[in-house]
Amino acid sequence: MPRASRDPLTHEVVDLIGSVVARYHEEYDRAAATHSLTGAQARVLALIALDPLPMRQIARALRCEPSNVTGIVDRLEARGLVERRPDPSDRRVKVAAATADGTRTAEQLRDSLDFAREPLAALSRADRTTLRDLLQRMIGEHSDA
Amino acid sequence: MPRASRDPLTHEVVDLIGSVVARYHEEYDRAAATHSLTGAQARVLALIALDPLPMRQIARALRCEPSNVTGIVDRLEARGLVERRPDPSDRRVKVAAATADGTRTAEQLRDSLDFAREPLAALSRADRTTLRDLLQRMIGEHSDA
DNA sequence: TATTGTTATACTCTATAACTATA
DNA sequence: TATAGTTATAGAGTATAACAATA
Repeated sequence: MPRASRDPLTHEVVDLIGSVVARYHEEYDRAAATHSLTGAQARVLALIALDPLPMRQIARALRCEPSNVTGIVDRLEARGLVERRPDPSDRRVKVAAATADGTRTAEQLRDSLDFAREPLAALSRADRTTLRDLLQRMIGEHSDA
Repeated sequence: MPRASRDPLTHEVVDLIGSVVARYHEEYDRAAATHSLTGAQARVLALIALDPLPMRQIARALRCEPSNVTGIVDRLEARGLVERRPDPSDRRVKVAAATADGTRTAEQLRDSLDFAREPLAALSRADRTTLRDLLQRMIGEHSDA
């Protein structure tokens, strides 16, 4: 049976997705650097700015070991963007939450993500709808993250 | 003027692209790990397996500092996947080339990239053509990389 | 002088394993 | 015992600056 990756059309699409991935990261890291944040720090800040999360769950969302989150949150906390709060219902748990300053930074971060604007601006509303539907079907029901 | 990122449809598409990026990396890193390679090592190996490249140009392709490439190629060379060759026309230049073993590993790596098959298999040929065209227009003429 | 590649240094991210305090 | 978070450790990627060899 022929491999999809051997199909020229699929190969083109995979290459394009590779370009999208590269572009996504460039823009994300550049936006993060604007605030003197690393990519990982920006991701954690953006995540808990939505709502506070226990360290463990941050690790799950980032798909990394919990021990790594300690350092990332340490550095965010040292800059006053994040704070650790005790969980009254389980004193083992520490909930990481964005401070007012962190929330503001997260908002600026999101706004400065040109990726949302510039590349997609080349597409009409109908095109974006088509793209959304195709990507949805491609990604499938990953209700995971 | 309204920001595209505030548009719900664009927001959806950006979120989906985020999922694609995450998925792409998961699969890429997993495929690399199968051969005990890191993501960066796999990228360099895949790059120079196409054709040998001076250290400087590898750095340009990876958009990182040339000093980093030294270490990555060191580790690939230590495993016999890559070798440094002198450039007769300019004795400052060292050209990194995949060995026979490295070329084979690069091929296996490409074949084991399920990303090409599984998610795109959900799309018909017509869908993939549409997706290709949309992504092409979105990425634009980045003849750079 | 400018360029190529390397070295030295420091920081961050990453996984693993051992530790603590709770449960 | 099991779990949440941390610490300790080691390896890898990254940028910066200084260096040797060559242009």
